[in-house]
Amino acid sequence: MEADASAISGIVVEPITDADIPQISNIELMFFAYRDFTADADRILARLGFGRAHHRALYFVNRKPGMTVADLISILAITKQSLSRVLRQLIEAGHIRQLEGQEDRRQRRLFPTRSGRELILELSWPQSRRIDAALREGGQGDDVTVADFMRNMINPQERAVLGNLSTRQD
Amino acid sequence: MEADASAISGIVVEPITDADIPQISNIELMFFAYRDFTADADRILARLGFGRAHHRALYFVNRKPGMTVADLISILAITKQSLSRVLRQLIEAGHIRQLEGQEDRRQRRLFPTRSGRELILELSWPQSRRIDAALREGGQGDDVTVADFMRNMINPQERAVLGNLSTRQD
DNA sequence: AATTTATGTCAATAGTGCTGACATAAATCC
DNA sequence: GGATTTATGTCAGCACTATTGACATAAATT
Repeated sequence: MEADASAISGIVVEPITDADIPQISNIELMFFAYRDFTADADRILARLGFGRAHHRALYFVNRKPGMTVADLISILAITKQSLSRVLRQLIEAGHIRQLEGQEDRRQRRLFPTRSGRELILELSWPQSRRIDAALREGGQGDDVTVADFMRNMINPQERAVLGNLSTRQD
Repeated sequence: MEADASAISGIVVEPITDADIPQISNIELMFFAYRDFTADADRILARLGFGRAHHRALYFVNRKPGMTVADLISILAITKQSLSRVLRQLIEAGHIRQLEGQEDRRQRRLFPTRSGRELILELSWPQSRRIDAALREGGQGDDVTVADFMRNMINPQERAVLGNLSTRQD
């Protein structure tokens, strides 16, 4: 069966549902959960004139102090040209320092400074709190399923739109 | 206590750990899980000359056929100027059609075409399969915890780097 | 001495987002 | 019926993040 509008004007009026794509609601939850997860840090970054790329670079340097530029490029899966600007700005801002490798003097070992450490903690705390809360909030029963977790990661006021999806509007 | 290098050159050599940020490993898992989750669709999109913005717009139009431009702007949380380029390209490619609203003729009701439906299914299947597999793969015990799930979402060959993080390299 | 490796830089391009300004048509308000 | 608001669209300029390709330097390796 096909709706009239579809036959007439070549459009599809039926929403996709989990009958089409079994994990459709989890796909959606991933999208919203990640968006709100990153939004916490984005606000702080915007204030400082940094972006997500700075966050990621600073994060991994704090996570593995002394890593080389090549290590960082490999983990972030970006090109050295993409990294260079971001890294330069972090170095200029005094959040990261490069030290010549002791064994291999071609290498630039990357270390966070005190302010770089402080900044990554400031960026990570809201994210940690959001995850922690999402793991505790719980869902239907006692234990938190993956779907519950992702739903809990989403800002409460935004959770409403989830229910409105997958309905025809015509 | 502080390492010598730190005292000398103003750097921090200790990695951040979950002693600093309790949910640090889950923050990391979120980053990698989402990156691999989106990579599935990104490859298909690149082939067609589209980006993630096209994917998201097409997705929600398929999820709620007949939604207005204002609805879409609201869900995506972007400006109409940002949406316009993406929407125009999807319309030109024949994946979305706009129909004048029946009650309110200022509105442009957005519907997927057959090809728009097919494309979103093609984009969603790999993501659905990845989530489905991650939910089934399991972790330590029988049931899949949130951390297990996110770890399972990551491409197997990339899971190795997770263990190497949070160690000094100096 | 020749080659490879680690890093850096310059230039051009693409995708996605933003703000501000302005335009049009249709709905709504008074 | 005239004024205002709403839904949409478009133009221009800018920012951030990413890409590819080309070239350069210094240090390690063969």
